[in-house]
Amino acid sequence: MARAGTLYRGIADQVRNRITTGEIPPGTKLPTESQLIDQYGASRNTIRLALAELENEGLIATEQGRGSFVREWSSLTHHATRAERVDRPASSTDAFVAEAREAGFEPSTSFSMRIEPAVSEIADRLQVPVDTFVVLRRVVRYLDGQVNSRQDSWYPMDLAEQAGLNVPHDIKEGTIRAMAAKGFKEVGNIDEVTARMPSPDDQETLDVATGVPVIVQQRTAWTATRPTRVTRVTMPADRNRIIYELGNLDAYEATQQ
Amino acid sequence: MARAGTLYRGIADQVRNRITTGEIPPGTKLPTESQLIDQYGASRNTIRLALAELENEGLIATEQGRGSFVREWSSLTHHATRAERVDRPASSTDAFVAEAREAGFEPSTSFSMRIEPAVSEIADRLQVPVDTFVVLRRVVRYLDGQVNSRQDSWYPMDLAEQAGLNVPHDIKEGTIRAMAAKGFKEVGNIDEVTARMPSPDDQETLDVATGVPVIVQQRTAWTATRPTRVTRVTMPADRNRIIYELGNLDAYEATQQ
DNA sequence: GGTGATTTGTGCGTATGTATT
DNA sequence: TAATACATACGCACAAATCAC
Repeated sequence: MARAGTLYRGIADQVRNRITTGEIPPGTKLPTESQLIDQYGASRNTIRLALAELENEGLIATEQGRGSFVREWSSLTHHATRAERVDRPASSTDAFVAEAREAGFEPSTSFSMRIEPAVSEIADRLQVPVDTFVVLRRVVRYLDGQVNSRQDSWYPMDLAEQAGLNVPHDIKEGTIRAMAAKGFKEVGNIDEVTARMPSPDDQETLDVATGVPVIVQQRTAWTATRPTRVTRVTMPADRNRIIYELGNLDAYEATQQ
Repeated sequence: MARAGTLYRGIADQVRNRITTGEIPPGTKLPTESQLIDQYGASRNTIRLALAELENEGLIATEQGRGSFVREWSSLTHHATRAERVDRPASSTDAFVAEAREAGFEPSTSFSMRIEPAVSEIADRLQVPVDTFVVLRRVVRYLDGQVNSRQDSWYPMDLAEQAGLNVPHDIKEGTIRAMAAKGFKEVGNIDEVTARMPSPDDQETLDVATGVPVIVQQRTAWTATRPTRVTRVTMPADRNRIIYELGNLDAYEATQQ
């Protein structure tokens, strides 16, 4: 029996073992706090400390009035290198729709746009001075009615005006095509991938539970001469993952058929 | 003043604001629990609930006997698409060393190797049956003496034997070159990027604090006909990020000089 | 539809241990 | 050594959400 130095850690270790060994499978209800109090002879606070530890590890979710449950992690795959292919030149929104359908989900999106001063993280990448006004186009993506991720794209004002992106509605042919049609053809991009715990704001808009980090994929796209946009996708890690396919993968793709 | 429905959330909101606005900058000590008890007129348990929330968001770190401190997030950049270039064909370990030096750190590594039965996640990607024995080569990477990340690589047994990878020491020319020399030349790879909270095991080997997720980058490399390895890099998100450079980025690179 | 029981959430108090200053 | 500060552990009460009847 795993027993750490302190009572609540020892209890957490034992419950964690019962979960990781599969004795308590995903979706299953854990013993109630009262039952754990009896089982381990500890006070309620101590039991709750143990459960909080497991919750912060993303192993369980507790629901008021219902109990604690073993959490399931199953993810939608975002193919980061596929949207750019010539044979599938859809907008990134369409790429999301396609992948969601393939995975058996019913996707939907909601759109909003605003003009705001660029913070340094965006300004640096767009090569404009800080606080220059830029266009932010936001798409919140849903799967079967549940929030899946949030996509924020920032465009330099001049480019947005020329390509007609400074409008408060979605663009059917996709923003990338709209820009290309005006001569801003993207030829490369830099993806920065990080992870962090959700801010209270994320927790609301993305419906992220305690113990689940968010993955942040931030893409800076370039034409042959200048950056065109920064697109940041923020996605809860319990239901999303990113895939990059690099080089020659003919052999791999043959196995996927 | 941000005030949520409950006392401890309201306190957490106010302290969070003081941090995000820069009033309490990174590295600074927060007020002590006693001081917060006085300031907010709440019990110690309530104050600790508020601090625990901030700790789980990765905003602060508490140290017994010292106090709570605003956490800093500064990261080493892993260039995922650079190691594969012909002009820099170093091993992935060397890529780490190079990037660490560029960032002004003193890198070091420790190596271990073992032979173990493949779990399904590895077996599937190496296209061998589950529980087939495979070679695991582990490199723990340090920056200035502190753990930075852990790299685990699994190789099919036949390939490991031919390329001489089933030895308990590092390989100077790099495992990728050693395989290429025996005819297993990698031509492509699939990178799967996910994030999760560290397991107790991770917390020990990677020295990850509460509230900091780990980024997991898992690369399956292929020759023209078969997979050669699965390489999984597990890195704390507070000191690492990944960058993918895709397509033509001449214009971007010109700005980097 | 409603009522009581169950279960987790919030908040208070106290005491003692352990690490740092 | 003493004081300070966070960690662990106990107790209690009531609120809020859910569930079973």
